[in-house]
Formats: sequence, C-alpha cells, structure tokens
Amino acid sequence: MVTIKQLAELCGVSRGTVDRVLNNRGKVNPEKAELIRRTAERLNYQPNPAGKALIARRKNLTVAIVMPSVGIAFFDDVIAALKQAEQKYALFGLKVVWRLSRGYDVAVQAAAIDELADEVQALIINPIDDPHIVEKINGCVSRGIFVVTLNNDAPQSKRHAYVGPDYRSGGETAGELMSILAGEPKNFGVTLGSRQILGHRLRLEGFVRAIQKIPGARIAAVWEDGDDDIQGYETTKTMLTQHPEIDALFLASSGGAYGTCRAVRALHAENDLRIVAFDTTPPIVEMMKAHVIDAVLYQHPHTQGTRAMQLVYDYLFNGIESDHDQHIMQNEIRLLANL
Amino acid sequence: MVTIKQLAELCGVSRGTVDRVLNNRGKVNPEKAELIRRTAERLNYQPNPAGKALIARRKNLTVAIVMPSVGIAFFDDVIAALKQAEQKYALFGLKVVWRLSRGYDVAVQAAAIDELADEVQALIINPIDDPHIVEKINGCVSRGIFVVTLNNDAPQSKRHAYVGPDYRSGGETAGELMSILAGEPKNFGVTLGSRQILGHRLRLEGFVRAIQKIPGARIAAVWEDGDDDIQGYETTKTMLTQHPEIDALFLASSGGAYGTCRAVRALHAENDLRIVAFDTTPPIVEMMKAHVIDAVLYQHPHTQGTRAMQLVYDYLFNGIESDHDQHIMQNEIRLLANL
DNA sequence: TTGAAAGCGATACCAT
DNA sequence: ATGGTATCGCTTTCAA
Repeated sequence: MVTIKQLAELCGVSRGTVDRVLNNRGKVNPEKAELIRRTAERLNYQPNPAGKALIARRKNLTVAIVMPSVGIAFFDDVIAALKQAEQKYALFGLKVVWRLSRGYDVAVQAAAIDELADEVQALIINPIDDPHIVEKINGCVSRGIFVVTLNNDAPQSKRHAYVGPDYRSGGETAGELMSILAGEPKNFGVTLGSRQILGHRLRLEGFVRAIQKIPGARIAAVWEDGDDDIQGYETTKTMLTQHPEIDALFLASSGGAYGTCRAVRALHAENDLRIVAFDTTPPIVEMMKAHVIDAVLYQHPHTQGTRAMQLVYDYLFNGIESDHDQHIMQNEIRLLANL
Repeated sequence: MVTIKQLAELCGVSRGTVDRVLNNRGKVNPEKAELIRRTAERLNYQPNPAGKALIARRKNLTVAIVMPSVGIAFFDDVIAALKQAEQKYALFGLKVVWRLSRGYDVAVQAAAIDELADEVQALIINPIDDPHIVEKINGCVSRGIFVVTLNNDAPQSKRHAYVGPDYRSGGETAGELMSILAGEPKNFGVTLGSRQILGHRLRLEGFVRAIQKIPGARIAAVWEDGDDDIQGYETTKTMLTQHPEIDALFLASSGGAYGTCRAVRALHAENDLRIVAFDTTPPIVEMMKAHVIDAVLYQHPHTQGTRAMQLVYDYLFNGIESDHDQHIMQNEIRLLANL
C-alpha cells in the first residue's frame, strides 16, 4: 500500500499538498494537482483507515440511537448487538446517546430527533411510518447528519441507508413453506399486528402471492392483534371459531404471537394446525418446543444492529459510504434443530 | 476512553513505563507497576485499536491461505469473501499469500505448510483429515503462527480457532425438515461424498438421529458419490433401482449432488422424491428451480471467509483473541423464495 | 529502572 | 499556493 508520504516524495511536494489535492481542498497549482492525482490513481492509493480513525478521534463524534423498542421482544437482540458495537467502537472514541421509548408516538419521536440533532453527527432510527418523521429525517440529513433507518425504512426520505428485513420476501417464504408442509394446508388464517404497519402489510402481500401458486389454497381470514397478546388471544379464539375450515396460520406479527398460540392451544389440543411465525423470541421458542409453531422465520436481529453501527463508524471515522443503500437481511427458516 | 498518555500523567510516570507494565515487559518498580495496573483497571483502560494497527503496519505481517478448494463449487463464495477481506485489510498493510490446490493430497498440503511457515505470522487452512497435517499445524503453532482452520476442523491440533459449519446439526436439521414435509417420506436414501470425510459422517449421524424420531422411518440405503457427478449419477441410478421404496433423498455431499439429481430426473419424471441438499451452488440452484430439490441447507460460505480473515486481523493487528475458539455457522433452510 | 523521542498514516493549522 | 509541524494512541529504541 502506498502512503501519502510516499506519494509526496514521488511528486516532489509536501504531504500537506497531497492531502489538499486528494481531498479537494483547493489552493493547489493545477499542474501539480494533476500530477498528484495521476500518481495516486496509478499506484492505487487508498488511505489507511487506522490513520483516519486516529484523526477522527479528535472530533468527539457521537451517534444517536432512537427506537420505540421498549417492550418489543424482537428488539432485544438488536439492542444487544448495538450495545456490543457501542463497546467496540468506544475504543476508537465513538460516543452513543440512546433514546429508547415505548409505543409509536410521532410527537415523541419527533421531539427526540429535534433534541439530539445539535449534538450528534449520525442517527440510527427505527422510524415511525409518518410524513412528519420523514420531514425530521430530511432535516437531519440536510444538517449533515448521517442517517441509518433500522428495521423499518423511510423510503421517501433522504436517509443514507436502510438496514432491515425484506418483509415481502418474508411473506413469500412463509407461503412457499406452507406449500411444502405435511398436511398440505389450504385454508389460511393470517394475523397481523396492524395494517398501519408497512412491514406487516408487505408480509401479507408476499404471503398472498406465494399462496396463489398452491392449487385450491385460499386466505380464509385476516385479523389484527395490535401486537398485543391479550388481543391476539381473544381475536384468534373468535376467528378460529368462526372459521373452522382454517388448517394453517401465518403469524405476520411477532407482538401478539404468543397470545395467538395460547388461543390455538385452547381450541386445538391436537396440534392439527400448521403455524409459521416470525422471530426466535423466547415465547415463540417456547411454542416451537411445544410443537404448536412448526417453523419460524428468522431475520438476523443481531446482524441488523451490528451492521447499522458499522455503517455509522465507517462513515464517521473512515469517510467510507457503502455502495448500496439497502442492507437487506435474508429470511431464514428455523426449525427446532437449527434454532 | 482513557489513553496511555492520560494514564501516564495520572500516575506521574512516562508513557513508556505504562506500556511496559501493561504489556508485562518487566523492568518496572513493583510499586509503580501496581499503581499503574490499578488505575488502568479502575478507569477501564483499553487500547485504541487504531493506534495498534498503525504500529503493526511496520511489521510487514502476512497470512497464508491454504485450501484444496479448486474445482469445489462450495468454496467459490468462501474464496470470494477471503479476497474481499484481503482488499479490506490490505489497507492496513496485511499481506496474503495463496495456496489453492486441487485434490486431497496430504503430501502436497504438508509441503505447502512447510514452505510458508517461515514467511507468515498467520495461517488459514482447510485441513485434510490426517494426523500428518495435525502435526504440521502444531509445528506452526509452536513457532508462534496464528492458525485458523476453515470449513473443516482439526480438533486434535492446537489450532487457535475453527470457522465452519456444524455438520451434525446440518444432518439433524435435514432430518427434522424431512419429518415435516408433505408426502411424509419414510424411506430415506443418503448420498455421501465419502465416509473418509469427517463432516459427511457427522451429517449422516445427525440425520439418523433426527430420523429416529419419525415413526416408521428408516434409512433404506447409504451410498458414496466420491464428490463426483458422474459417479453420483451412476450410483444413484443403481441404488434407486435396487430400492424402489425410497421416497426421499438426503444429499450429504455437495460434490456429486448434480449427478445424483440427474439420475433422479431420469428415473422419476414425476418429482415424487423429496430431496434435501447442501449449499446454494449454481447446479443446486438449477435443480431447485426445476423442483427436483425441495430445500437446501445453507452454511454461510461468505461469512466463513470473512470471519476467518477477521480473526487473523484482530490477532495480528490488535492482539485480540476471540473468547471462543469455535465459530460455528448456523444451518439455514433455503427454499426458492429465500435463496 | 526510567524517560525522552521517533515513527506508523492522515490531517489541521500556521507561517511563509 | 506551499511546506513545516503538531497531533491522534501506541510501541520501540536509545540514552541516561
């Protein structure tokens, strides 16, 4: 690897001049600039990240993490990964400020962003689906803040990157899985957290698309559990009673899944329903072990957290921006043997 | 984060002294040493990896990659990941020397190790199962070389870390998957690359264990394809003819899988066999699209390469050794929708 | 036994 | 417009 020093010697100039050229800070004789640029190109100069990291150390860089994650089991692993990454990057001097809240309140999230926008250079956010939040995100971006949306995207915004699941493919995978399961279920019940949640709608879309390939298959009913176990329990009891033909369930919400499973257990002692759910949270795993849930789709919560922090570090400390703005997790099918 | 400089000021000594204490280089007044150690502990001193990386730059560090991977499709992604990591760490000054060969020849691999042992500080190796290789690995370790086994372990050796699949769990997962598949297959055919390959034996073991939980299930036949498509084609034709009761196949080898599938196609035009295979290589994917193979177990080839290089970098440039010596990939179930 | 200083690579700033 | 110098954090070497 060539260094700036070597480049300077080769071109007969000082390191400062080379730096000015390569970082386009102007004030350089055009001929010299051209020479420097060409030799840098020719020798494939690439800055040593360690040097850059050391420089960045002086800037007291800070990232804010804003997530309405409290009480949602799926996020436990995401948060754990973020904390682990916090430790790792703290060694380089990166600071983290946390704003974990409970519930999807637009005003609360907007206020959190406003409050933090002055003191941070990057923002990792699980954004609520709302134009107001999009606006806030754009505000951050235009102030030079590096913004990563996590687990839920805000595609209409100017965020730099999205890290999270492919919701539609999750639904499709669940549907294809149903199509190869023993018992060959044809009448599907689907529970969503809420139709308000884009991700849940996309899962349903994907599921429907996959199900259409199964001869004779149909969606018998779709209902919402508000990501709440009690509501999931009650609604599921009602729906299963009203639709005795249902022979399989797709639990597109992870929030109310446990309640739904309890309802299934109450009405179907014989485990005669095929059930596919999301995320290997403790209650879901319990229901797998009890053979109530047949398979689970795993969406790499840990990788989501790790990746988000890594993008921020790379940008702030090394000036590297990934070439793709979407960092999509694979949907993985997990059974008991590969949990 | 505290720095060595701050520590030195706090303790009223020079940076050099602090360094000598924290790295146990001796020659320090015991009282001062104790004070320094205590303050470092109290303030949770941890070295900045960027500083360390810059120092390591001067050592011209090199890692050797030794793999009998030529012609084995699975390794394409592993190699691609290693190359990507090579680029990344080249920026820090890490050098890589490659020894990719074709075929499992113990003498060849041993010679490669001998040849490289003088010029490298780390070794990433896909070791052949042989006591002679174990010996060579131990030789490297005692010479201070950091050794990572990749994709195949050498558990009897003193290697520092293993990165690769959990073979037994792969077999178990395949077995459990069979147990929930439509058609509820009971008579299984299993193809191995070779019983010589530990990983393949373990897969079979895991599969058998899982199959035992299925009432009425049995292994109808086990045969070897030598990781060769032609041999796989021929043997499979023979076996399927001899065992018409077989209603599902577990392809524990990835080498001869394509040949096996061609044999299945020739004899079972109706796709009435359930088939589970390993690795999403192009021929396997083709057979999935043709609905010959029902599901594939994916073992994160890319992550395997990335992780191996990262362990080497962390050790050589930051002096960090992971707390676990086994880096086991999850077995993921892939269908067409989540390939 | 200890401190002072040089240097890894990149950058910021000051003086010219 | 350009060069020189200090600095980020750590290690190594040399001198005392």
